[in-house]
Amino acid sequence: MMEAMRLQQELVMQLRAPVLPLLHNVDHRPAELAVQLFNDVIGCNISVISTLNGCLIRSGAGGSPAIELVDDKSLVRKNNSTNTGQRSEDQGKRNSVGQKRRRNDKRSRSLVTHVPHYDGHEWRKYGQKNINGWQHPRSYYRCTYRSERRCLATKTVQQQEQNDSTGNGTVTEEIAKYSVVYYGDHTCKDHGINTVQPPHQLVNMDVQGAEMVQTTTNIEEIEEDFDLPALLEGFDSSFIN
DNA sequence: GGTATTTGACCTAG
DNA sequence: CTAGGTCAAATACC
Ligand SMILES: [Zn+2]
Repeated sequence: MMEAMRLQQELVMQLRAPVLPLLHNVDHRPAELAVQLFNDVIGCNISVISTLNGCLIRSGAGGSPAIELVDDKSLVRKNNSTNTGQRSEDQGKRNSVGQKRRRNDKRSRSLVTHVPHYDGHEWRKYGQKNINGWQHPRSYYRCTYRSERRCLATKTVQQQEQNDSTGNGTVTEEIAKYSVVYYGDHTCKDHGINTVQPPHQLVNMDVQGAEMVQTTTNIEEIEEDFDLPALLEGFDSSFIN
């Protein structure tokens, strides 16, 4: 059930990957609509997964994510199929009683995905650096609501090196995988305390009154409760390699 | 007017 | 010193 949803999600993503660039090279309205529909399908799917996941957690049958939440020490992936040259950096913790060194608290969760942006949160890029032995730069994002909601969540995205199967040096763009590392937790989304609602009407896709919602909502509006990263992590990692 | 990204400067742990 | 993380001015996009 849950796995079926995740599988569906992955399939939609995989379908989207090759189609999206084609759509962008066309200026037809239908193309834009198709892009929007992709987002809507993904968003709807995420919403269902969120709700479902909520019920599971509630019933104590916690859906075991296929990815480990990784602390700063060692980065252990449950299935370490691909040797993704992951790095987890931990910083000096000079945090004793009198010494309140509040430098970055590096608690990280990492994953590898080919859609590093659909994680259910809004991010603002604030930097990019080339990393010593890596061919692709690392991008630094922080939560959009850092200032107004005191949300200190952060993430980095870096494309993984992988050789194209066609022998071409460069990966064919939309197939590329990205290593995403999350730092900190989101304190935005203020309704966070008693989030879990009974499943009634949680998925507010207006199925009943849906006749006229053409451009519809987009993904950020649909998704609300639960950490999308966790959800996507689980389903993504089940597909790695 | 507003907000996002780009990008070299700047900072700091090691 | 260097490497990597962050800032911020310039720029881009509405
Ligand atoms: Zn946040």
